[in-house]
Amino acid sequence: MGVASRLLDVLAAFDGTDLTLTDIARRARLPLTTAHRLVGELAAWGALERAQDGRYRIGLRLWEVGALAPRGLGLRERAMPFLEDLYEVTRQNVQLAVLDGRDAVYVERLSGRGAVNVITRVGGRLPLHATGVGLVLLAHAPPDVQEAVLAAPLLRFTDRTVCRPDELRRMLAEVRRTGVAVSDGQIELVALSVAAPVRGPRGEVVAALSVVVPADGGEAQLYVPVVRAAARGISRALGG
Amino acid sequence: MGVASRLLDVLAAFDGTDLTLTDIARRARLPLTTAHRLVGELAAWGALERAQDGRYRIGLRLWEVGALAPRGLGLRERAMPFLEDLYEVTRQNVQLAVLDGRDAVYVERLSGRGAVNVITRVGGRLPLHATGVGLVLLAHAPPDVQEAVLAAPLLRFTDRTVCRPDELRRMLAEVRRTGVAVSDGQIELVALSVAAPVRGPRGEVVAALSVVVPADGGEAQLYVPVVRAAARGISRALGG
DNA sequence: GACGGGCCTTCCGCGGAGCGGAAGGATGGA
DNA sequence: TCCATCCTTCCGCTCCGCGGAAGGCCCGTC
Repeated sequence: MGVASRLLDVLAAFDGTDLTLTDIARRARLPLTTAHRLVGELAAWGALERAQDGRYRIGLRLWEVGALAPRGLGLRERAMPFLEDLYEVTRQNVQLAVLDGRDAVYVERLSGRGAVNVITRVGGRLPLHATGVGLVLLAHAPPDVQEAVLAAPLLRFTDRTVCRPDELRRMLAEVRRTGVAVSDGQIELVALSVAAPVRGPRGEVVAALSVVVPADGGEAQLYVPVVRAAARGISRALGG
Repeated sequence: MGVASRLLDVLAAFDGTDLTLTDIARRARLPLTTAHRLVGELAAWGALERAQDGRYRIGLRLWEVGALAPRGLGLRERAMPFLEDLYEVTRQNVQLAVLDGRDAVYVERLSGRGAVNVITRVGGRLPLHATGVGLVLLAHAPPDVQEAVLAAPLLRFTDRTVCRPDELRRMLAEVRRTGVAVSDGQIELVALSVAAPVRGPRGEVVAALSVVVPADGGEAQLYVPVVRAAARGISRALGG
């Protein structure tokens, strides 16, 4: 209800592909005429752009505004040097994520040519209980978020995904104790991730950092020190 | 005029710092009450977030939507591997920018620890006539954009900034002829940038890539091949 | 080349949603 | 305690956004 929500629904209708006006109207559940007017205003401002074929896409102006989000590019900017270091050392996927609602949102990802293929995308979301970064974020999340996640059904990705609440609770305690999370084959059997918390000035966990490597050897422990070091580096850069 | 523009004005009021409601109302030239309602709706949706002290900042949801912009993260995603290569070889600032209106908008920037400090920021804008990427973009821009830029007064950054239209015209011709632009001390005296065009599937110039290095030696030519190679690599990745 | 089906765009009158002035908390500094 | 600043709630008037209807435009089909 309200103007804003209608407008934002229009924006939320996009998924990365170009959309026709009718697509937008359908997805946003708006009458065609209404969609037409809203889209027209958004395009006039630059929040949407038109492709040569007349379809609409998210515009650069909106990207610019989004780039001002402290938890988006702001965080990324400060973390980047450490992510690059970590990437150069490991030559594997390096990921940075933050908590939003009951999801982990991926803020940055560096992936080498030879690295494991992962399903994440910058700007994408994954549930908290199965990924390395998710476990870290969940382990340090406010109690109500933890309870909400534990109470809801836990989506299974592979047969190694931890879906039992009591088992997950134990894992979270372990993550808090050791300061590191290891998610072994819980999203894809071939991948394993090692994650550590990034803390803000007041010691709160503001993000999580991980490396995703092939799940063949038992070498996960090898990555623990370097991931932890990078995470601490970022925390320091944030003023922690 | 219209709902959308009011809402977008609220978003455009932000500049990276947290704002109080009154700040927003003042910047967007809206009555406090109106701003209050709009901001409330935006915050409820997640486009804005509140800091602990009650101030507002751009929210993660908006960043997520912005991340869907093809000319923003879409382009960045494909270009990233080449930017990293270029960065590793040069250890200097590597920048990727696109044309919007009469500005160059910086889509990505990798900066080494020891590299020259540059004033650009991801998501930021600079005029076209003085930077390396700007010259490349301007040289291949539609005629009306070129004329508009050449007709308007050209902002002077240093005493090496090219501000005379005829001189600028000559430079643009040179950029088109050689396929490379060199901006020497035109933004800051201590910095020099070498830029090359990135082309889309149809051969149109969709972005520009540059390396910013210290302006001490006459070694600009040294960087030309590697910048050009990286730009061609990205063009190929885009389907050109 | 006439026809039909998607799309997009313009027009316009009705109704309710948004507008913003006024007043009342909340907070913090002098 | 008083004042200043900022935030929030309330409410009635008006104006602006709403969306149905109708008409172009384009394309593939018969």
